[in-house]
Amino acid sequence: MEVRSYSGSMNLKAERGAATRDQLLAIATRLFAEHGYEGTSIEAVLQESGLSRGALYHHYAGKDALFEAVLEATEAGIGVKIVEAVAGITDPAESLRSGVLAWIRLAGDPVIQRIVLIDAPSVLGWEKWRAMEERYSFGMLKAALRATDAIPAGFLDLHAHMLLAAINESALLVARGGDRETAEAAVEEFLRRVLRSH
Amino acid sequence: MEVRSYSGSMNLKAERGAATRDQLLAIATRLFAEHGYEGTSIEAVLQESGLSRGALYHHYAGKDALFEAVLEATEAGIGVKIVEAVAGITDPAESLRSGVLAWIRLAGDPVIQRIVLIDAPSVLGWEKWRAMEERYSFGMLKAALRATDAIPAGFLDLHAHMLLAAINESALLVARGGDRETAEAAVEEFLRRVLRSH
DNA sequence: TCGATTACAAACCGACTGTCGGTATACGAA
DNA sequence: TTCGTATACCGACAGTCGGTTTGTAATCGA
Repeated sequence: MEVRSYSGSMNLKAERGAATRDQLLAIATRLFAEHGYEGTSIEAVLQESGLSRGALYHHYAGKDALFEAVLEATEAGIGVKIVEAVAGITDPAESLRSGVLAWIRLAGDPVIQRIVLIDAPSVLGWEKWRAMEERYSFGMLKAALRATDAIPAGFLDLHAHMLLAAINESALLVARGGDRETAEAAVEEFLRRVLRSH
Repeated sequence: MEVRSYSGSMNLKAERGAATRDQLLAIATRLFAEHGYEGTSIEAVLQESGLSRGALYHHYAGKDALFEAVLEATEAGIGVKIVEAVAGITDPAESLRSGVLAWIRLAGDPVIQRIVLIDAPSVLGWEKWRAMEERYSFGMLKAALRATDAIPAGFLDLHAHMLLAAINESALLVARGGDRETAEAAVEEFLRRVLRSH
């Protein structure tokens, strides 16, 4: 999980608060990933953290807000890693390909599978879920797709959505014991077909 | 919801039981669709049905089993309607196109959106969810896709998965206020790109 | 006719989420 | 330095929920 360095720039109180939030976030991330949203009790998070209910509810409005914070942090982490993966690649199609493959590999992480791909839509509700995807994976994919110039402007948004859904599905399949090499080859082929301009 | 005709072929006890199950199923379907799985309490289902907890737990092992039954019935209904939509179409590509468009229109139903597309994966767990999709939408799509002969055998399974995910995403977008005509055109274009062979 | 099975009822239990009054301590202005 | 305030945290408590168990009436099959 995230490591912040507050010391110096912040005062003691804010520092302690932020540290507590980070601790709760780290524990909640692990538990949500292991047992899902429903299967994780606030009780369990409290027990592992050694904090009181009051402390948790002081920092997060409720179980769903805690999940949302976990999701946000996870998505942000993914974004950073994908940006790293495509850094320095200038060709748009190649950049898209690399980013997609990087994402599939990242999705091997059970934390990402469970939290981002499975629980998020039902816990956040579709609207919030859409908004968050817009800020992260979807936004990136759409930009990359636009750069390739392979999709007519009128279809760009919808094609980006469909492509992301397709890729996420592949990521899940790989994550659940599917053969990674075959899946990656299939995704590349799929991408090629969608991008090919006639 | 389903209308069965037990009378005559069944005895009184079985008939009453089946009627009770149907009633619970109908109420649960509506509540799950309106408030989601988490937002629907067994209490609420009991209150609307006028039955006791004992009755419900006699027929369904638990809340998740109730949801699974609701999902099963919903999927079966969808299957029937899609088969109807493609009945009589001989050209594989055209059959696929019609089935896909039919599915997108069906997904305008909030019941299908919430239960099938949003809650199902997290409630059933990924494995069970996969197995059920195999029996319904995914199975149909895969067969239709194979018939078009546009996808190499080695990629058929994965491409069917990706395509279904893409279509489901479109269905959700349409359902949540997206423009239906644009979306349908985009899906057709997407399909064309994926199916195009060379 | 009569034991077995089925359908349903209702009290009950443990677990869980969220609230609330309260305490301690760092902060910032006077 | 002092002191009111905001922040961090505590722990008891209420209400809800999912699920269990015990009991009862009615039907079924032999």
